Amino acid sequence: MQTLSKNQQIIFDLIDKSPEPMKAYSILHNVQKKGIKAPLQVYRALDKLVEIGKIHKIESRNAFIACHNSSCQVSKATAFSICEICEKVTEISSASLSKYLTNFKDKDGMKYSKYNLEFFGLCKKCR
Amino acid sequence: MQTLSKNQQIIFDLIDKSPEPMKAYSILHNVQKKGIKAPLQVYRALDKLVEIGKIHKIESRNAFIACHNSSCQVSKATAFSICEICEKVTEISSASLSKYLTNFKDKDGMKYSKYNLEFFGLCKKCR
DNA sequence: TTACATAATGTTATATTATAACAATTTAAT
DNA sequence: ATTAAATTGTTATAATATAACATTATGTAA
Repeated sequence: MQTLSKNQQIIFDLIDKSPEPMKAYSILHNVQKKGIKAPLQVYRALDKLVEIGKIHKIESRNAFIACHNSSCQVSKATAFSICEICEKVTEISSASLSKYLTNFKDKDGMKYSKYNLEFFGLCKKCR
Repeated sequence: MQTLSKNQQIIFDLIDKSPEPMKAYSILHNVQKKGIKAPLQVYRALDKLVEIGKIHKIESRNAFIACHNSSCQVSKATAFSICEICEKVTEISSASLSKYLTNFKDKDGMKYSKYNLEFFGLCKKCR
């Protein structure tokens, strides 16, 4: 459990409190009062937080959410469900899914060091 | 099998011939001699081609490849392997994988209408 | 074949997302 | 204390993507 730097902590706290994925420039607007003024300061903190697994990037949305999967110290095996109406995103933690994908080998026998899976559909509320 | 419009055909042909995923502005540069001058013309064609399943977007790379999976008329179930060194991308067509993911239900019993999976690792050459 | 709706095009401007380059400061480990 | 590594601050700019509006082409049904 590594300690975060000032900017990293500010930005992680914001993302962690957010009920939905946050975009970089929305993060920027929200932390300007705390002295973080430039996009690069945000992106650097985001890069680091992703690297150490505290947050994940939702690639199809260019947005970031806090990791709520205690077992994933590093973002090497991620799966999300995304509601196409309300854009709610939930991290999926399914042992059988992660086992299946971690062990998946393609035709050439290639094994992978990392994966990211995004499911799309309608959440309970929106159905 | 629907016929493509002029711009769609030009852009599809380019992507289809490319051995690697192409980015939108690289596509733009390559079709300017054919009269496609503006980013929006490219993005509109890309949107349509994705919609009808002729190409796929590699979300983690903001790039596009032609679909080489004859069974996927529409891009509702996609899986790719991505080499982290040479950036080669291959579409995975595994019946067992697609069956597993298509039938996957999360804890709430939510079933999904679509998914996209990206595996990362090293390809044969780069290993 | 005319009318009508739908899809595609062309164009300019602008919004959004992300990184380059350089200097200074802080932190952590010897 | 010294030094390397990480982090910060700052300005500028690159890369990715969409808004808004006018026009033209295509398909379909009376």
